[in-house]
Amino acid sequence: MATVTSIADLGRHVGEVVTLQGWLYDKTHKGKLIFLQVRDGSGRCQCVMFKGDFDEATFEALKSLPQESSLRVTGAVKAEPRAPGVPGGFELALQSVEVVQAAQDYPITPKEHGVDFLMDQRHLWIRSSRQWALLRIRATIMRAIRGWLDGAGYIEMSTPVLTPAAAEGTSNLFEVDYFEDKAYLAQTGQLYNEANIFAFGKVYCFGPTFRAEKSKTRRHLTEFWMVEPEIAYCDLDQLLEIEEQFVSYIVQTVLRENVAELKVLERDVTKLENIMAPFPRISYDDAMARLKQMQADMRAGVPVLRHDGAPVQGIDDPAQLDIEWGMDFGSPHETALTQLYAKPVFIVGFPTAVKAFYMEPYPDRPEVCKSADLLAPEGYGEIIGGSERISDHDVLLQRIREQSLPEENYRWYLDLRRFGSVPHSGFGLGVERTVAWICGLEHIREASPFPRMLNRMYP
RNA sequence: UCCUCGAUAGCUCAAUUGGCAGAGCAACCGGCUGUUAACCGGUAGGUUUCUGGUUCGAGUCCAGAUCGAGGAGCCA
Repeated sequence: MATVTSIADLGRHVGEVVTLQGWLYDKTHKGKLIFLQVRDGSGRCQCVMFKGDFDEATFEALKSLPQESSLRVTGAVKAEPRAPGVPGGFELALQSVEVVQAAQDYPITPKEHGVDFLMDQRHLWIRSSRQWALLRIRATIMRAIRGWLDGAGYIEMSTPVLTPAAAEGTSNLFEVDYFEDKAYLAQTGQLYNEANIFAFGKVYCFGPTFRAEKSKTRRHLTEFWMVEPEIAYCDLDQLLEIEEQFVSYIVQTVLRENVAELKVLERDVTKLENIMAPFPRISYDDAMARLKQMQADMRAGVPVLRHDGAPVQGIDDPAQLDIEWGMDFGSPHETALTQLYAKPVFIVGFPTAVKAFYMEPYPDRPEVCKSADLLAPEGYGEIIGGSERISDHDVLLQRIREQSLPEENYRWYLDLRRFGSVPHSGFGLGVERTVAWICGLEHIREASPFPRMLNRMYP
């Protein structure tokens, strides 16, 4: 009995006879030759059958074995530069084939398919090499997130998914029955993490979050994964240094560990290789000035150029860049701004009025708060939102009252400012948006194995 | 919620001014010892999303519905 091995390990078995256990990804035949593309989850390998090595019936049956049939194949590993595959360069000269199950007609072919069809087949689509590659990169990103934080002394704390009465208005919260009462699916674990830091110093929560936004864009899901670190004795400047180290580590880890996957995706890795701290920082005020200048240039027919000298993409009409001081950025603004930089860029100091109630205002300029978004390059936009939190009890209470929030729900949160309050900061990074950026995806729906969107709950 | 576009074979798409429903891929049959989304020959495959209307005649025009895509709003 030959040794069972994985395709990822084939390079260590050249010259040996091994068995692979997997599925038929694709096949082609040419007279007395059959080429089987076998995938096993770790990679994809070409297996070659010569008619002379098999009895007639077996050979003929394999010629018409349907795509995605499960099979065990045994043969000699050869280094073969002509062989396609992932990682490629090796093939199996087959001696025997055991069909575990002959599949029925498989709906997804190596040819072109539409989005709706593929999303309906998502349970099968994840087997396709492109989806396989990017979901493995997602796993690397999630591992890198935990690895960096754990290594830096952060403690992982689970925060509740079921949360009590509306924290910030119910319009974008999913409501669920909770016995005689109502509960809401969490949009963030941040407020709980602010309690956790007073026990543990540096913490993070990592899990799914839910937003009932009726958003139908390439960057929104109703269920997505977010990691939220929160740090005691940390101001906004220190927070930005943490964020840029964190993001750099994630990108560099993918570049190191997912060479084959990035190749499958045909990702231009030169755009990722320079993602190293520090990242540029511009103020909200400066961003506003840049946007107004871009808009004026477009209207005057002056070419608006990216950081690399190419024309800015994705803005068809200068009116898309309309904005006044005090407004939050829309996606056209982020798309335009990010193309001015080769690295992610921090936008620092948003108007207090458009941000959450808990963000610390600047003492000398209270209309602006100590907040920063991190926008990913190449038009991808916001992947992190973060801020220094209000540490003073009375200032926080005043903000809660200004926004007409239910004070009784925040009693415990206000308590945190009564028993040893300290300056503290935190941020949230969206996993799917990060995956979309690093993998170069056009739409965030592929960045989740089974995405939940406005109009899609199946499969 | 709004704007724009779309729905034809299993899939991706054609179909001229309103005039016989077409192709590629997949499937099936045959050929080929190095294929890379192979190639060559053949077979089969249709309630043109649904409902109604105009017309001698509707895939095509009109109205409504359903579903989908892109964008906007929304997204602390």
